[in-house]
Amino acid sequence: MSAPTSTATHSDLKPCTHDFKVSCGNCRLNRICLPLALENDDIEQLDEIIQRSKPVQKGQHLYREGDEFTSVYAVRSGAIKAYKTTDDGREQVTGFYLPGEILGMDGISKNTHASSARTLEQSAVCEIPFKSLSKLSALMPSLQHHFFQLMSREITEDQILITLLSKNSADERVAALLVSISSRNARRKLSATHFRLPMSRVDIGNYLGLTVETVSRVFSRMQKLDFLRVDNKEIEILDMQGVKNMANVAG
Amino acid sequence: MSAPTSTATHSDLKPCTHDFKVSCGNCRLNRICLPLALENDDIEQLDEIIQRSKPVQKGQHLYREGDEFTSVYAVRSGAIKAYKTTDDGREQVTGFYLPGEILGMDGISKNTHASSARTLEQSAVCEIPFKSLSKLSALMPSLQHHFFQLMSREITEDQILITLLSKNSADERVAALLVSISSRNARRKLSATHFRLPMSRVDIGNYLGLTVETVSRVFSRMQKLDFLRVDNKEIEILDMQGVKNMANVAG
DNA sequence: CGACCGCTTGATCATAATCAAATTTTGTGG
DNA sequence: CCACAAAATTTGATTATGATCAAGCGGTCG
Repeated sequence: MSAPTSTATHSDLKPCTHDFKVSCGNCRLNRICLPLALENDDIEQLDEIIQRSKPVQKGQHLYREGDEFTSVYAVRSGAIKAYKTTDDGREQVTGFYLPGEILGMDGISKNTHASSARTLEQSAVCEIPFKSLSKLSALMPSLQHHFFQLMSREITEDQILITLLSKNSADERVAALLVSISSRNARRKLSATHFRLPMSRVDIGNYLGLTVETVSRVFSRMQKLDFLRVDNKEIEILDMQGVKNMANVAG
Repeated sequence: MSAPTSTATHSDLKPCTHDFKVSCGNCRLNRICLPLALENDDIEQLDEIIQRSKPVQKGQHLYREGDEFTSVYAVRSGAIKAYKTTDDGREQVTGFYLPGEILGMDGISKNTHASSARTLEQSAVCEIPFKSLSKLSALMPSLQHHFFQLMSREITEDQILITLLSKNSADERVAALLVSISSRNARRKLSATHFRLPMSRVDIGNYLGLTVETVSRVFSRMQKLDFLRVDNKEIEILDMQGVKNMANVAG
């Protein structure tokens, strides 16, 4: 065991900070993260270019819109929100990133980060210098392919969000987010039905194109329907099928 | 001159069909398309893997959601819309692709196309087999980098659409689309102020998360303000600054 | 302890959806 | 080329969803 798993469904515990420099080969996320497609020898090469950070405090930026792009980041623990600032100073949350997920790829296009990223709670991240990753990719076809796939997945996920924003009601949007977080937790072998939301209601609304008030009302409605038990950020899904029906989208 | 340019601002002419097998080296789009970053020798290698199609009739599919992913496509002439079909059978337009632009990259993630693509008018496309492109990328760092950049640009453009859908009014969304098309025309050395929209009002609404009626009303409003002259699909921008102010977004 | 922050709930309002119908454009066959 | 049918677009009237405005609650931190 190299990472915190005890009472994982109640994640109000402080993230475990020991052993944060675990290598990719020993990281419990290596079946869902960047090393996914790699053999042992290749993982070691990847290991060498990756920089592991100390735990990052809540509210810290990994990068800001406009910063020079040098690296992409893998989330090891905690949670990160990515957001853009609109011309009139408002914020648009473009994604939430959970352990095993990669962010920062939007910076490749202009060699400048197109969005900002900040931690929603204490987090650990792996920094992957993009130049090294590119070079390694040219030598390791499976790494190149996997990185193409990661970028492509980012595109398809953005398209799902586009569709959600364009076609779905407030109820459907919030339900879809809950289903998404639930299944991403399941992928990490955590509870699909009982978890703590790392983001605020404001961030949820911002991500889903809704106001805080509307998000709050949807949570209330879902509780009245006995789909959920909500205790602030702690969520228990009582009727998964109900929530999925409400979401009315695949996933 | 290898491609049709005469009276380019009045694109109600039939697309020119001669010389449709022009090589990348001679293609007038090669400064904005995939060969962008390549030297002459390298362009020749790229040329060899690219399959050029005969003109494709209006309404034909390049690929459908769920089809096996084998290639990405570069638009040579005409216009393509990409769209997803939602679970309840409705359509979400995820992008419009004009000459020099690349589509299909969302298929890499699952080796299956995540969206469908059909021509909005008679079009010519270059098909680029992805396996060949990957292999070539491993040998040509600048091609690999440029392809990473293209995928990254797709991500940033999706994020711009997400923000538009989430934060902006109907007026702002339509204005932003006009500004986008205008600047993409300018990039191809066509008129920024006088052009023909290749897509229907339904498609516009679908893309922007609005109904046809709303799109139509916005066009009427913009005409009343003397920002535009609209004659069906023919658009003349009379007050570019006015339209940009209305769009209220960068671009 | 009090100020502040995040969340919830209620009342009212505005924007764009929906419903309905007229009008223009496009496509087809004679 | 015209006539007609079908499709696309526009305009108007009404409605619904979620935004905005307003207030209150509970927890936290200085």
